[in-house]
Amino acid sequence: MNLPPIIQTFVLHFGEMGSRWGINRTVGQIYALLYLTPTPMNADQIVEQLGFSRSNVAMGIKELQAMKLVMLKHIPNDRKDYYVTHEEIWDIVRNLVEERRKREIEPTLTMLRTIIMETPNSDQEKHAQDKMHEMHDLIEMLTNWYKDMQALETDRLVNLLKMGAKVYSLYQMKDKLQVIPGGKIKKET
Amino acid sequence: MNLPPIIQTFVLHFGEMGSRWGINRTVGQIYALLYLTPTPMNADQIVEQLGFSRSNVAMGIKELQAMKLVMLKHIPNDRKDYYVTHEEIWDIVRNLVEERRKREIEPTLTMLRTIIMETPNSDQEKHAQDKMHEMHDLIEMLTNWYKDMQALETDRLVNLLKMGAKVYSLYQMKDKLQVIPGGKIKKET
DNA sequence: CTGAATTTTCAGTGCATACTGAAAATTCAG
DNA sequence: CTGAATTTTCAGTATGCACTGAAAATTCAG
Repeated sequence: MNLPPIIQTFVLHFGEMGSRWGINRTVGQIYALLYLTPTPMNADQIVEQLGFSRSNVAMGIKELQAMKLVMLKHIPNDRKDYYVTHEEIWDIVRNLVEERRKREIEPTLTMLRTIIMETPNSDQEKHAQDKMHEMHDLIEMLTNWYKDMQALETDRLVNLLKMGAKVYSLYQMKDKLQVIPGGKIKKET
Repeated sequence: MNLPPIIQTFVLHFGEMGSRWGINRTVGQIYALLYLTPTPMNADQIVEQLGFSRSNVAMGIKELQAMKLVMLKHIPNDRKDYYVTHEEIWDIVRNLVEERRKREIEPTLTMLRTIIMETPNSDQEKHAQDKMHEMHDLIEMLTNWYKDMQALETDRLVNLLKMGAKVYSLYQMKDKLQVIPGGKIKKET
């Protein structure tokens, strides 16, 4: 590996983190490197920087493309394939969540729904079904919430997030509020 | 494995899901089984139901205890160790998020902060630092938001989540609202 | 204390998956 | 079309991690 220490630390860290997330070390490192590099990179450049075999890099890129984390970008008069990550970090977050939803959440919900349908043959099964029902509803609620949030533009989303729980005090008052032109909010006396 | 099909499907599914989350299959299955079972279970019962070796189960339980997902529970006049999961599903979610925060988010933030401090030696390093800064701020914002949410009681949290993006319309109007006794919200005309 | 019951540890084995190099397939300039 | 450049595939190997059985450690009733 032949990188400035600052970049190397980051790349290695995300390699490790990757493995905790079911993404392999190679893939994590490739992504981290592409994320930090301002210009598109080709596979040979990645090989040179990270020291994996050419084929390993090819597989890693393929996986990242499947996850839509890395996009192919051609450079005029160059036959090589170059790759880039999303520019905007929120796009990365949205994409990561969406991929996990498709690959993990949806199959889980389907499984839960199927099981909940069946008729229990014992108290044990009845209890298990109840637990699964509870889990199903929770997951569904969270994904619906996320869908809602995803629809907001980034800066609006950021505003909401920054407000945090303060938004709850507004929510609590929602039935006791009236719109007044140009006015500021006031507590009920 | 010797389980009612309903339960078996769930247990196997969470075994698979576990492996995607850096939790091994055994651990995932043990947890799923404990989650569905209304009464505390001891290691031998788990061995009998899942068919792993006794020692494998012991290690799995140890890991789950370290993650605070499973708690030891003694039964009067029985020397065996019995185990249970949290009753309330929200406690599980809170716990899962908290563990991930400690093990993954915090170390990442620390790493990012350390690197951001250093003086860049090239444009390449400067650009990398800027990207890391952006990532740092995003992660910090999200964890702060989560801390805020965590502080709410469960039913309030649920209310907020169910409202989803609708809460944003309130937020937008916050400077144009006035509290009126017993009134309903109205749009400015 | 003693020893039976129970849990924990650990070295060794097996299995799954990462990784490689070489070969095949694809792409495209000329 | 041709063949050089480039990417992709794949069978074989290496590596790490899950899993086991046996042995050690711990716990506690009597």
